[in-house]
Amino acid sequence: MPELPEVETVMRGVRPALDGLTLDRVEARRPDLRWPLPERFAERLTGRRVLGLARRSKYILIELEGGESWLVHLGMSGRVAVFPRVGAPQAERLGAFLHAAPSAEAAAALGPHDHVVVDTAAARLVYTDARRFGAMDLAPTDALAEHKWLARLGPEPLGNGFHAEHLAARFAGRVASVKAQLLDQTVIAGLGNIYVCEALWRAGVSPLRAAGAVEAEALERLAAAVRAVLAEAIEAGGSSLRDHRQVDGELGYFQHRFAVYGRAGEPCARPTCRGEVVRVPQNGRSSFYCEHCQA
DNA sequence: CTCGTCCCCTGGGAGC
DNA sequence: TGCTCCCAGGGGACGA
Repeated sequence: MPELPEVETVMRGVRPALDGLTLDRVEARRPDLRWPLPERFAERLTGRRVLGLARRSKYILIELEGGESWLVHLGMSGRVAVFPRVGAPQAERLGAFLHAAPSAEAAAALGPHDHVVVDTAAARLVYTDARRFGAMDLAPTDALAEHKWLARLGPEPLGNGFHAEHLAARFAGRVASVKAQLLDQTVIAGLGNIYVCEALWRAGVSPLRAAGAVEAEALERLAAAVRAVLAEAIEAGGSSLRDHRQVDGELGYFQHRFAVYGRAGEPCARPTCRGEVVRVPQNGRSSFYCEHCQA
């Protein structure tokens, strides 16, 4: 499911339920997700106060009092639901979505894929992940940048370290496709199949092009397109296909604005283009693009 | 190194 | 209705 905009949406959504609050109760309902949870996972979280939340690439980083941080990756199907504790002292901070959320009592009915449950004074948080490609870890906050999940990540696409010159430097001499390079998290952090397809369409660049052969002008368009599509998707609360929900259960709506992703056989969205969106397998996943206006 | 392939897991939709 | 097959937003382990 989740690429950068969906993870950002989830991080922003859980922030009022966690930030500054103590993790009163933590339950891991199985010992592993994609990998084993860290040693004494629930005990190390329980009783800790949350000092802040951030996102790096597709990881949510939750800084805890006591020197450790909690890393969360949603994999393909991971979700977090926030159920406000109606009437609890801290619940009013969640007021913005109280109206849409089921009660904390309803949240007590856990399903087979609800793997981690956290209670604070404001809410109950439930991590659900049917495919269990998600992952969690605990690591010293002062060494987070060296964590194996984070150490080799490329720049944040919405930060100052990402620009056309960065793409040019990383693409130089690469024979792999521009699609594969954009999916490489060491080149640029946080993109997945959807937003790569959308950005390439906006830039008018074929996903099949060798990365090293994309001219500088096209890289300028591509860098701008990556930033724009991510910013718009965050604004829309992400894209809801199967699994993604905002933490209050509401759907993101950026999927309605896809130009190519999942639209094989439909006419190209560019008004002056007579082309048709095609789907081609590439590196084991589907690429969607318009052969007419993406060269 | 770099690149491509396969795999982890479960569920949903299409087609028969 | 029910079966089978294919596909899915990620990313790590391999081998060429």
